[in-house]
Amino acid sequence: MRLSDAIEQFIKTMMVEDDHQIELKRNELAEYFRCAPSQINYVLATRFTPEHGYVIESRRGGGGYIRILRIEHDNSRQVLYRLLEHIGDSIDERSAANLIQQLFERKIATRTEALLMRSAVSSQAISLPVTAEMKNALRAKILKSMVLQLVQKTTDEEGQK
Amino acid sequence: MRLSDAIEQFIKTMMVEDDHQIELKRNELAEYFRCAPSQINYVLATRFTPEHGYVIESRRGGGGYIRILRIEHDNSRQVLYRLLEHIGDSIDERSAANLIQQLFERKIATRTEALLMRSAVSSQAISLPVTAEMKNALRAKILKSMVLQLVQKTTDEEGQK
DNA sequence: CTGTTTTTGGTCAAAGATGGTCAAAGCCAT
DNA sequence: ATGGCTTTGACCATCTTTGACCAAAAACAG
Repeated sequence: MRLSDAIEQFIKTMMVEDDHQIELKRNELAEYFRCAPSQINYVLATRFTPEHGYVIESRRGGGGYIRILRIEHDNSRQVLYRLLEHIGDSIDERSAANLIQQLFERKIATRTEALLMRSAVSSQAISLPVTAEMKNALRAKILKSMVLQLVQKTTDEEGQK
Repeated sequence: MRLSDAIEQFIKTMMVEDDHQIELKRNELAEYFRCAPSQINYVLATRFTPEHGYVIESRRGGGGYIRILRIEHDNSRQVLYRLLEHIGDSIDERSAANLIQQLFERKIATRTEALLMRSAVSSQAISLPVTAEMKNALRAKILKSMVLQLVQKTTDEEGQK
């Protein structure tokens, strides 16, 4: 079996036991599998992405860690995922505003949340000396990042029930 | 647990008990935690800054002390304007996160609003092939744009009264 | 009072502890 | 052979802890 797959399985097993959330030490894990520490990053980057339903947090320095959180997909989040796909790698301000409006109308975001998102991706906020296309690409990243946050929130709320 | 975190918790617990204001002896505290006295300064510098909503006063010599105060504000607008100034034309991710945390703690932003803001200015959202300084400048613009949105909201709410 | 000593706290740079990036090399199925 | 995953390692970035040296305020001696 591939090392990456073994590490992936190992982490997933731990996740199930630890309530869909674990914290690990990169070096320890690498030691355990006798591989380069960066191998851990590779596994995380290829198998624990937001698209796979995971969010990673980490911290360097003494007492550092890598925390992996699971976000569940289910039908109630289909709208968000559809919108995420719609955003793609680039989106103009107008389209972004429309999309955010949708979130508000569907009661996925409150009025204030929608306004915050709109101001974050407004052309005023993203004023850079680059091509319009690069701005759209940046806008897409920011918007997706926020939409993913809403996905996560939805997941957390489900978990509380 | 990290020493810094332990000290941070210790201080915060004392603060709550002592009405958001405490006075301590640097050497005694260092002795208690068996660390270098300068470790105390490190904790103060990284977790009790104005950005975190604290002010430090101290005095050397016999009977010296370090006093930690939690900043109180009359109203939300005051906090928002102070933070706007603090953002300036450039801000790194960590500082931005601290600042947003304050908005949440002071009940100016809800939990979700804070998370949205944080994701909007995360380094992941702002990944561009430019210098770190340019990213910080962009982050400042986006963050100010959102904070201004909150100012607007706050103003509207007051108008309703 | 005044100068000196003692008691505190402050600064800063170095060392230590982690995690991140990226490109090159390796491996494998087509 | 070729193109795409994997794996590794050198080098980088960030956070923590410590210690030597500095500065200020109080205490004390004359």
